Amino acid sequence: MSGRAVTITEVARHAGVAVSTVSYVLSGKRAISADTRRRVLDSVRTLGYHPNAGARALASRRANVIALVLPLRVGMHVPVLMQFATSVVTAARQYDHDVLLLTADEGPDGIRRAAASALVDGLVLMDVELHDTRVPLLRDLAEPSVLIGFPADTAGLTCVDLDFARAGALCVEHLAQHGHREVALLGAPAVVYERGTGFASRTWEGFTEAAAAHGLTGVALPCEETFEQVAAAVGELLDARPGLTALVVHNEAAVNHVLGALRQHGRRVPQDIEVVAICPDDIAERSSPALTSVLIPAEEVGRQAVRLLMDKLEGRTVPEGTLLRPRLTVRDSTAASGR
Amino acid sequence: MSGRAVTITEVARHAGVAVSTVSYVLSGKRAISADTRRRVLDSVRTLGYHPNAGARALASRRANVIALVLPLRVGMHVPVLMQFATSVVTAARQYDHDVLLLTADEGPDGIRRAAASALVDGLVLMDVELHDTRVPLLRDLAEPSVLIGFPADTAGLTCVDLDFARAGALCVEHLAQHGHREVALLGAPAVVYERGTGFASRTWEGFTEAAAAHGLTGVALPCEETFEQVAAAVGELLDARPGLTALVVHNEAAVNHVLGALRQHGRRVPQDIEVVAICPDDIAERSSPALTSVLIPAEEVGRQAVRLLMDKLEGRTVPEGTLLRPRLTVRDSTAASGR
DNA sequence: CCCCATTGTCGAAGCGCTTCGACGCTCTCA
DNA sequence: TGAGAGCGTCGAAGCGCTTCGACAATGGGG
Repeated sequence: MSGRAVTITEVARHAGVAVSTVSYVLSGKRAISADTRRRVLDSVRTLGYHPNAGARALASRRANVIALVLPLRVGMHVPVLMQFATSVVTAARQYDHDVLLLTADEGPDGIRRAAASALVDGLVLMDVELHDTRVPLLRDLAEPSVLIGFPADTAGLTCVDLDFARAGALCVEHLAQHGHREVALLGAPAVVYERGTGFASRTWEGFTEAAAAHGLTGVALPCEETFEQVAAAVGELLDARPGLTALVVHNEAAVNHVLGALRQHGRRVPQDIEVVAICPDDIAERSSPALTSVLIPAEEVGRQAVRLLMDKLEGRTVPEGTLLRPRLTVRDSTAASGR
Repeated sequence: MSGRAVTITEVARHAGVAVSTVSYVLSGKRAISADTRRRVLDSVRTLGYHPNAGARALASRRANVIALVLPLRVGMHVPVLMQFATSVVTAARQYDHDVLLLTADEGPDGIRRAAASALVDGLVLMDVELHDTRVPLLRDLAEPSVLIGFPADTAGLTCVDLDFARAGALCVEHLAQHGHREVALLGAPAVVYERGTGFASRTWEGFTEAAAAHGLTGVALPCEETFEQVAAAVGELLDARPGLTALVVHNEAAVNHVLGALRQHGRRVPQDIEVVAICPDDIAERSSPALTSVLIPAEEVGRQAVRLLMDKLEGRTVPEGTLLRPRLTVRDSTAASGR
């Protein structure tokens, strides 16, 4: 039971210097002689001093905390969100910031409250919709923010994301190289498209355009997430398009159901049909066969988001949009090179 | 762009009262006449006042923030963690607290830092191991804490969790009622047991003891999470135990692979073999067939953890261990009533 | 050799809030 | 009718930190 906490005053007394000197040693905002610095740091260590966060925030007008706003909605793949979240926390710590977790139940009010009370210095928002209700709020907030994902109108905002259009195209190109002439995209559940979730639509568009550009027949379909529905959809698709030889799956929750359904319909992967997924690596590796995939670089997205936010906090100007280049990893599900 | 934030002084001036009066209206810690209260609240509303969190924390020695410590380790099922996390946030908000997210990369130092700097008033820890390195730290921290999960020695701690032993037993009892004589448990990956994760072991024990108590032959096995490994394990199990007619699966990531493997081995569920899972409802419902399951009541666990923490913050004494009763939901995978 | 710039340190003034003690009222009851 | 008990409000003293201006002490250039 550590009694009352050690204050900067006690450190100053112990080191035989003024309180302000201790503060300057710790912040490095003024030159301090090597000797004094050493004495102060020794005292800090022996007393086990930790600056009081509230006092620091009050005096410096900086909380050293950023908010991570993650609404949890239907159709989002949770593990990916979690990867974003942890990478945001890790990156924030590297800038000596902590992360406050805000969820959807409070709605925009929660954001406003956290910002207005100076609880946080800035915000990172995840799972952004094309027409997100939080966006107008962000625009008239004094605190800077960064969005993971792109809304329809990015004017005045800062957004980061994987270049999903490119990702969709990349899958098509890979399949085109393998000689396929007819390909299909199994995407997110219909509700996700209806809601206007940017990354789903952009993948769809990237897929469609690339298919056209490479002279392939490409069909894109939403894809639900129960085994039954997936199996039915896959069955219909195989019946309707006998020439179909390759599949792009952009739905983490359904990807294993798709493989199960193909198995059930007697199609071997990759011999009868090749499959490319857009999903985290662990899912791709854990599937059977292991899936050629474009991964969501969650760790990098989170890191970039924090970096951009820190830049804004320092008053630097940052680009409105930052798109990360997708990379495709070839695994067993498209192992047959050429056909 | 809201300029500088509104302070309590401005509210006081606007309402024509003293600063302390505004404070008392807002905290309710002293009686205030109905008239004054109304005037103050009006001013608060028209000026859009939000108390400065840092100043409040400094003066009241209460940050109104709790830490949520979630190490992310191999073998943990992420969506469940996320459910815990959101329910903790929601519950905390109901007590007017916010949630600071702490992850593993800083290790115990992160916990110590957040506590010592008065960033947080208390802690909720998730994913607790039997011999968790964070536990000794918690014992000599001035700040109260609550663990989600039980370490080996709970003395001086406060722990909440689903009663996993009971959950394991419940599955066995359900299967016993259905007339099964030989049952198996497919559990977590081996590494989880080796690490000494309490809930996995306790389910295992509950399963084993209940099987013995009901005179069933019960075998328990770890279960990896790639389709290949699961399929192999299931195959061996079916070969080794021809009399096996029921399965308990306690592994969210593997549960669909298990169903896939049974399908592959020509076993129909529930006609040839019945399956009970311990997993979130959404997974159980999304499987084919829908699985009879004992769900992890993540929402309730999170809520209880916060409630206990708030009780401790108020100085109330709370029980060392709180075990939540599991409930079994019957679905299609054990629909055949009796055999 | 003197002046001025630089370096290192200090003291004090807040930052915006909570909380304590004080004080003037208005009632109540003897 | 006067003492005592609330009730409602105020002023002021911090909470622990950052930061600004001041000021010795030192050193370099004219």
